[in-house]
Amino acid sequence: MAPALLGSTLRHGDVAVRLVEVEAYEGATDAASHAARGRTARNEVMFGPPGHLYVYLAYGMHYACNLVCRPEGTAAGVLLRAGEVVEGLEVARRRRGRAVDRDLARGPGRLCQALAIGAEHKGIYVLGGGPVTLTLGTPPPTEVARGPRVGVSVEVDRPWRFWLPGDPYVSDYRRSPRARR
DNA sequence: ACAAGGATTCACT
DNA sequence: GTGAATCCTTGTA
Repeated sequence: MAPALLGSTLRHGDVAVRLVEVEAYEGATDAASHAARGRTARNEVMFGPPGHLYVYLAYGMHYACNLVCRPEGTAAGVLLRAGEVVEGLEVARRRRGRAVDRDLARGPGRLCQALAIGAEHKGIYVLGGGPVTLTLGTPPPTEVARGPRVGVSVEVDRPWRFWLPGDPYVSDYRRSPRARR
């Protein structure tokens, strides 16, 4: 699901973002996942039915969102890491302060800020009928790059970050500070 | 009850 | 490249 999501559009009101970078997270078999140690109050959305948004607060300041992609009972999510604002440029600029256009949604926290996605969107269904909607890209991407996930301190060799190669809206890769030596 | 640390971003050097 | 901001979740006692 993760590479297939590249090129899709996430919309909230006037602002729409074309996704160019995502990461996959599993459940019990993936130590880097919030769901690695079983169901908790925070990660319960990941165990729910697919098509819902798992939103969480990172580092006490930034929101990030995942699309739940597995059947109910099996935890999994695809973290939406970066994209290009393709509609609602003026609104997105206002929300993102002094950022240049390229950085409006370049990074998971920035993407949520540009789209005004926050705690109130935790668990909402995004495949139709709601305020936030995901439209799958057609056709699916023909070329997809993959590599290690950003910011995780375990499972550093699992190549579950996917992006559109060469796309300027892909975020900078940064190795986990904890994985650094 | 407490301590640790994070699926990040930004300003500054 | 470095460091700070900031608060919630989780493991452990």
